[in-house]
Amino acid sequence: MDLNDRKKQILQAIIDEYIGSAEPVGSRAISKKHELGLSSATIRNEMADLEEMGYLIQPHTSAGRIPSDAGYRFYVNSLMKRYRIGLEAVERLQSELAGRLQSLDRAVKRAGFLASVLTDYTTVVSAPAGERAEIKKIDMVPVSSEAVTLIIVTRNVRSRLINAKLSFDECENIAAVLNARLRGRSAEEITYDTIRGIESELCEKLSVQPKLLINVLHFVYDAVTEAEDTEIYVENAKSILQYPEYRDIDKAREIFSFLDDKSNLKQLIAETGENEGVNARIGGENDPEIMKDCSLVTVNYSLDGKAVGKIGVIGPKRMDYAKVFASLDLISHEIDKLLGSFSGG
Amino acid sequence: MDLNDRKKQILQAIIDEYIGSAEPVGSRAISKKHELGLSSATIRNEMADLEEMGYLIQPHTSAGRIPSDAGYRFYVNSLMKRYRIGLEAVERLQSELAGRLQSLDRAVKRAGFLASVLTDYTTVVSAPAGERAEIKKIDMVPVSSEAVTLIIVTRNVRSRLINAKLSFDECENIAAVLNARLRGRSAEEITYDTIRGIESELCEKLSVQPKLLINVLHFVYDAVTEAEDTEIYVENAKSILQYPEYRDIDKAREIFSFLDDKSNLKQLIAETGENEGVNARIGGENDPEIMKDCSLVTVNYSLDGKAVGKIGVIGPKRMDYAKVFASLDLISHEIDKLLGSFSGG
DNA sequence: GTTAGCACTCGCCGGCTTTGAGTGCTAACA
DNA sequence: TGTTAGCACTCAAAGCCGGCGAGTGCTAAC
Repeated sequence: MDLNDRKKQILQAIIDEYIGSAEPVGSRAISKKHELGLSSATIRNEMADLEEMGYLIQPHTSAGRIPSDAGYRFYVNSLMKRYRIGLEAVERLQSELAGRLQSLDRAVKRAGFLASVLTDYTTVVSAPAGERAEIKKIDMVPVSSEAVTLIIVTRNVRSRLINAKLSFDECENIAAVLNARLRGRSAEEITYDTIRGIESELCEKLSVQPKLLINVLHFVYDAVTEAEDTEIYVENAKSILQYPEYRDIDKAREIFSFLDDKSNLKQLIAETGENEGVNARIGGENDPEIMKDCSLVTVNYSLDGKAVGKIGVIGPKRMDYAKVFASLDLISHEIDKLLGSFSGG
Repeated sequence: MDLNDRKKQILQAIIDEYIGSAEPVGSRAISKKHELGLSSATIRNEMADLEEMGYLIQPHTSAGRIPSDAGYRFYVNSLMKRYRIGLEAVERLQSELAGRLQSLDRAVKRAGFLASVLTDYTTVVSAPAGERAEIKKIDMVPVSSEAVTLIIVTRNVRSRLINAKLSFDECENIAAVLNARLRGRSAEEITYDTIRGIESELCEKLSVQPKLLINVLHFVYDAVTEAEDTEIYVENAKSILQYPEYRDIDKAREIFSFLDDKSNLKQLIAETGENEGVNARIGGENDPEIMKDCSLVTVNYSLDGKAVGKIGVIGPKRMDYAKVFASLDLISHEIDKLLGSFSGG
C-alpha cells in the first residue's frame, strides 16, 4: 500500500523529531512544531494508520510513537532531505586528508577518523585489500649485530625483524638474489618451489650458513604470501556511550566487545552491499544480534577503479542518516581522489 | 604512629575484601570470614582506630569502611601478598610474545595487549623512544607511475608516499646519494645544510627536475628529523566499563575521552617514576582530576640497558595490585629479553 | 474529512515507610 | 586491661503508594 503525501510528511516529521530527541513523539508535538496545518487529532488518526502499516511503533499505550525499522527504511529510501556539508568542513577534510602520507592503509585509517569527526559516530574502515599486489622490491638491512630487518615493498611496505647475524654485504647479496627472482611477481605466484630455487642459488653463490638461510627464507615466504589479512580500524568507539540507547552499561559493553573483535567486523563489513554509493543496513537488517538496534551505513572506496575497501558508520538506529550519507559520500570521493593520485601504471 | 600486627592483619583483611567486592566492608564480615579469632566488637574498635589514623574511610555512618588512598599505599608497600602467576600463563605469554615480529613498536604493543589479557585491566604502553636512532639505510621505490615510496630504516622502518614520477633507476640513483650522505648518522645530526648539500650534488649529477627534487628532499628531511613522536598504545579500554565504580556512564565517558587523547597519556606516563621495578600511583597521587580515583601501575622496559619506554596498567583504586605487580614484572622481563635479542652492536 | 472534547491508560516522579546492615557505647567478663 | 555481648541509634536502599501529565482512541459536531 502506498503512502499519500500527507502521511509521508507526517512520517518524516515524526522521524526527524525522534532522531533529534530519542523520545517517543506525540501527535501534539507534530501538530505544533511542524507547520502542517493539522490538529493533533488528525495527526493521531494518521499515526494510527502509519502504525497499522508497520512504519511506527508504540512502546506503550500512553506514549508517543517511534519509527519501526520499516519506517527508517522508508525514510532513508524516500523521505530524507539532502544534507549539505559546509564548505569549511569540506576544505578542512581535504587538507587533513592530504597531509603527509605514510601509506595507503594510513590514509584510509585517517579517512575513517575524519568520518568519525564529521559524523560523531563510530566508524569502521577496512584497509585496501591487497590482492595481486606486485612485489616492487625486497630489502634486507642489518639493524644490530643480532637482527636484520626484512622489508618487502608492494603497494605498501611490510617489514619484519629476523634474528640473524648477517653483515651489510651479506644482506645486500641475499637481497639481490631475492629481487632478481621475485621482483615484479605477485604474492600468489610465489610457491614454495620458488623459494626452494632461491635457496639453492643462495647456497651455491654465497657462503652463508644454510641453517640461517632457511630461517631467512622462511620469513620471506611467510611475509610474501601472508594472507593479506586486511586490517580493520575502528575509530571513536567511545561515541557510543553518548547515546541514550546505550545508557545501559551492559549493552554498551557488549557493543564494545563486539567492536573489539576484528573477525566480527570483517564479517559485518563483508555483508554490506558491493554496489556504488552509500548503503544502509538498518536495525534488524544486520545479522549479529547486538547490531539489531544499530544501523550501519557503508560506502566502498576504490583503487584503480576497483572497490578495495569500505568505510562504515555505526550508530543508533535513529542516527542522522542524511548527515551520515552526505559525509560518507564526500569522504569516499575524497579518498578515491587521493588514492588515485598514487596509483596508475 | 606504627601499626601493631593485629591492626595490619585487619587492614589487610579489609582491603582484600574490598578489592573483591567493591562494597564497604563491615566488622562482622571480617570477624567471620577471616580467622582472626576476634569478635566483631573488637574489630570495630580496631577499625575506629584505623580510621582515625587515616587508613580507612567511612562513606556514611551506617556503612562499613573502605580503604583510603593512604590505606592502599600502606597495603601496596607492606601488606600485599606476593601473587604467583601460573606456569601455563607464563608459557603462553612467552610464546605469544615471540611470534613473528614486525618491529619493536609492534612487539611492545603486543606486550601491552598481553598485559591487558593477563590482568583484565586497561593498559597503556609507550613505544621505545627512538632518540639517536641511527640511519641504517634509505630506500626509494616507485610503486606506481605517479608515486614513490621513501623508506628510512633506523631501529625501525618508516615509510612515506610521495607524489613523484621517477623511474626505478632514478630512484636508485637518488637513494645512493642519500645513503652515501646520511647512512650511519643519527637524525639529530642532520641539519638543513646537510640536505642542501645533497640537493646540489643531486642537481649536478642527475638530470632530475629540480622542482621534483626539492619535493623529495623536503620529505626526506621531514621523515628523518620527524620528532620521533613516541607512539602510545591503549589496549582493552573497554574493561573500564566492567567495574562498578564506572557504572556511571558519564564518568566512563570522561575516562574514555581522556584515554583517547595521546597527549594526556604521554604526560601521565611521563610523570611516573624512572626507578627500577614496578611502580604504583594510587588515586590522588595522580595529577589529572579524572585519574584521582584510578590507580596507575607502571614498569619501565629497556633496550641496550636503557629505559626506553613504559607499560602501564590503569584500573580502579581497588585493583588487584598483587596480580598487576606480578604481571608487569613478568612482562617487563620478557620484553627486555625479547628486545635484547634484537639489539646489541 | 477535520477537529474539539473527553474518558482512559500508564509510566514517571516525589514522598513516605520499612528494612537491615553497620556503627558506637556501655557494662560485664576473663 | 583487653575482649565481648548487648543495645540503641543511624542512614542508605528498597519498596510502596498516589498524583501528575503526556498521550491515546473514540465520539460527536462542524
